[in-house]
Amino acid sequence: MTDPTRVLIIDDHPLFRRGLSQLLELARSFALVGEAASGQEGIELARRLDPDLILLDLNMTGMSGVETLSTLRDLGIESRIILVTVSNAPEDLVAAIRAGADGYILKDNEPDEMLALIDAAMHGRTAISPELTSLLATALREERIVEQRSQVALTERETAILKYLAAGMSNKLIARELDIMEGTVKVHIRNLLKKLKFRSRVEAAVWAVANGLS
Amino acid sequence: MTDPTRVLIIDDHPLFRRGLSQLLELARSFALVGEAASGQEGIELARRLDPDLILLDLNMTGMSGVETLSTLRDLGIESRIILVTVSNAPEDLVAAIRAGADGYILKDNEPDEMLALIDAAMHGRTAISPELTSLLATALREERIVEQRSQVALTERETAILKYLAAGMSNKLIARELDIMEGTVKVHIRNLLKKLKFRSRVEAAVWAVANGLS
DNA sequence: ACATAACTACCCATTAAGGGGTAGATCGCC
DNA sequence: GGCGATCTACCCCTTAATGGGTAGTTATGT
Repeated sequence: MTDPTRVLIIDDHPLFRRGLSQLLELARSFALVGEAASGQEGIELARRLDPDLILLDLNMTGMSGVETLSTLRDLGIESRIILVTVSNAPEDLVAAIRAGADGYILKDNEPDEMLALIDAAMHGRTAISPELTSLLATALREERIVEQRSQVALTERETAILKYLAAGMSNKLIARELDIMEGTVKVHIRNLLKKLKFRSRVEAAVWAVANGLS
Repeated sequence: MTDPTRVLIIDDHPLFRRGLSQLLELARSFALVGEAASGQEGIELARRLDPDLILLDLNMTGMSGVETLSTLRDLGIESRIILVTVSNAPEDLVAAIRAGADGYILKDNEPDEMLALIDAAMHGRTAISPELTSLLATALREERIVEQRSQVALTERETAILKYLAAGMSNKLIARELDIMEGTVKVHIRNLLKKLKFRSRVEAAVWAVANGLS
């Protein structure tokens, strides 16, 4: 048998730490090496212990779970990190995944299921409670709605000007480039902002760059 | 008991159509109203029959599954559409979800599981084979913009403000976000523009986005 | 104790950008 | 011919952004 997985638990609820550690004991292949009651303390311990797995509570007073996670990753901690939470809010999940979580488990999952998910995370997969899968899909789909901006019919001139905008050029420069009056450029900018529902050239430029219209 | 779910199957493999239809027969709550062996034929039938559910093969010769799906959605077909496939390639999955799929099921799933997923899709959830969940997470994570500290020495505040700039925000909004005066934001902007040798916030924002500074 | 850097806040000024309008020229289409 | 879309150009005005200055506070290191 291989060495047990060295686990650190970060949660400000003593009772839940207790529950988790008992669950891990049951599974026998885990060794609890540390417990922390706050993000700061958890970060300290993580640096000192370099555990294989960190179980991290999302909803903590003071430093939140996602903040703690970000800090851990910034510090170069490469442990598998699983967020344990009662929240099924999409934004929490997406934020956690983006911040580098390896898993996202609901506290009310069955113990069996939790162990299975933890196991999945330890084997390199991203472990997410099945109830949350559709949330991920929704998050992806919402980005698709943003893409509908690219479906809006810009005229040839507007598209050209958006490209110059995405290069960071001022109205004056664009006018010189296209050999038209600056006022005319303003008209086109005004129209394209309205069509794409942007409130400023900066928003439009940022969007264009991020969507490869450079 | 409610009316059976009216199903259309689009797949160019006769054998698999057969298998699917038998599976649905078993479940009793489905009525197969049409079968198509190609994307074109499927679109025809979908328009005529307006089924409740469309099971669509991803890997078809000629018109692909995703193409067919896009066309169906463009035509205003509002049936639940589940892609059935052998592919576990992330890009296929992401493309399908983006194109408006309500589900994505692997052909080698157990019949029980397939029925459960189809049922989930019919109840408004996005049904995705559990094996694919981590792919979705990965897709999301790759879009996570990693902060790349540039070699130029920006202060902490300037870096923070550059991020907001890269989000297209105005001085006023940034000030509100950071809870400082708009004039102070202007100072920081002025300083960072000078340090990075930009002539406008748009140039800075465009550069920041292109260089992955969220 | 002193110097420095960073953050804050305000003063001044000019230019850039955004939002509304009218209007002429050109082109394709019913 | 008339209609609508597009591109052009100008009018108006308000707001946003930029570039310069001084200056107080805090923290950090010499």
